[in-house]
Amino acid sequence: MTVRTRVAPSPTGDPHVGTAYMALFNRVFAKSQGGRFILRIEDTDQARSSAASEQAIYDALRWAGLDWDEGPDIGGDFGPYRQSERLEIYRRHADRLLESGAAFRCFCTQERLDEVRRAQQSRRETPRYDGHCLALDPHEVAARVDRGEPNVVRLRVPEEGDCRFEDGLRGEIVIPWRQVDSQVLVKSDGFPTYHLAVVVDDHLMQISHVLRGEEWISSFPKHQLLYHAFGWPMPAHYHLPLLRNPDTSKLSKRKNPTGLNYYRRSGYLPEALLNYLGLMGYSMPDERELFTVDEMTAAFDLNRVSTGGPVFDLAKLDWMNGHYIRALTPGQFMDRVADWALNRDNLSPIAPLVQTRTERFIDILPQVDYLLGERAKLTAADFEHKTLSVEDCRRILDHAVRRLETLDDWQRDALYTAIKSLADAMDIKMRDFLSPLFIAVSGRAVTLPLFDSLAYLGRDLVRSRLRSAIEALGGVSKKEGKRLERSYRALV
RNA sequence: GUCCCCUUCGUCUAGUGGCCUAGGACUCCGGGUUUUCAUCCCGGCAACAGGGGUUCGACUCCCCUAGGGGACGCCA
Repeated sequence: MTVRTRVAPSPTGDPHVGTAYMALFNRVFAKSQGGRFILRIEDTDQARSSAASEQAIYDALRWAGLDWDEGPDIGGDFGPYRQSERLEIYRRHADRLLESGAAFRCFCTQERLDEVRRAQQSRRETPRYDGHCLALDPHEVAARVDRGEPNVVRLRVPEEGDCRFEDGLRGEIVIPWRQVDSQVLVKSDGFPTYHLAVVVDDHLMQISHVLRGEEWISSFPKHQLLYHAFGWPMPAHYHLPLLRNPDTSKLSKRKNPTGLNYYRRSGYLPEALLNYLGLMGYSMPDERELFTVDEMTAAFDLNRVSTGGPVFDLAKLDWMNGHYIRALTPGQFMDRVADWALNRDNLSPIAPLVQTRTERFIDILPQVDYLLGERAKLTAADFEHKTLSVEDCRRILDHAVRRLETLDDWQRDALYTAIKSLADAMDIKMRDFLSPLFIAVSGRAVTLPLFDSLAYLGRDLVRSRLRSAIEALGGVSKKEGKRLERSYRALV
């Protein structure tokens, strides 16, 4: 049997370090077995998926060196590899489930479902579909479908007993069927949900081993039900531990840089990042800590993957990155620095901004230090302003973070429009509103134009600087965070 | 709240019943080399969550408790 593994990111937002983590282990395992590693794009969420984000995934994974044998952009024998291009396949399979009775149509409105959920929660029950449409008369169902009444397809779940399954790392896992919800398999827009798509695709793409995050353990029973309903053999499943924040919660961008682009733009070498990721929940048989992906592949042993959630520790990553940088020859070092940022392509957006402000070339570097390097560390004193209080600054920065988080188009003009409308909504003069942003981003009040700087730095670096600025201003308590969230929502 | 997963130094980890006086790495602290700094070298601090079993013998096996995490969406 050929080993085939996959990584299946959804193209929503920025490429995540967790995606690289899963890609690394899937790729290393497949290659260690002489198998193939597949990239599949899970873009079944029409509202959140974007072509730009999909492209960003390709770029980020290629930067990391985690290339794939089959994928949407390079093709392969089991395509298409983009789920939005497989709708007909899912529809056909959903019909099979409907015919066999493994699934049923549900006409419940969002309002009714919300109400049911609320009632269940107030009774302190686990929110769960209440079976309202489970036993509809087939003729009625057909008639309502013919009338074009919106509906979804749901999975029929056993009322009693336990679901048992084998996890390659954790042994047998037993989950009571009562815990499992009648999952929606096909949404009212005709798109499948993850659960249907993942099973159908993993089967049709002949995936032999599924290495994925442990967040999927609790939905495994649904997948098992689907494999059984289709009469398909199940791939071996391995639930890898989740990367953690220093406070041990699941790695999140609010608490840690999680964007691959943050690491790329900050000047981490991909081989260092990958080496570090290879140490998360894994150790080499001979305990060596410095190794390449090829070396990891040559010695890989799935049984050495551990199950405790590892904290992503920037201090050790930094040390390791430094180690890899020092190991370069001076020539390689210069090439890598040029690849990173000191090249025409990367410098060209900055050049026109600096040129008009330059009398002698010696004036250039101090102006661009914060664009090409880390900006100076801030204290509350840096934000002092004639009319804005510390609280005002925190509120501005907080709201700016929230606003920029949801901004799709990370271009100068779009950034301006977003920030301007926010300042107007908060009834603060643009000139004042921008002051803490200038400090947060560049470390000083007099500097190159803000929106060009934001555009140049990119989402990940900007988020990280804004957040650290808020920390410098005393940070935001849980309570204040909630207040700020309400205040923000009242504005937009 | 319900269900599931997890639990060795602050962090990443080694350890598969005796090799453990629990090893390595990062961080931190001390010292050395270096015109400074960094590198490099040497040294140090620091852990088996708790309680019961099983066993001649438990970090290792079992149970309970505690703690942490995840899931509970027409998101993935």
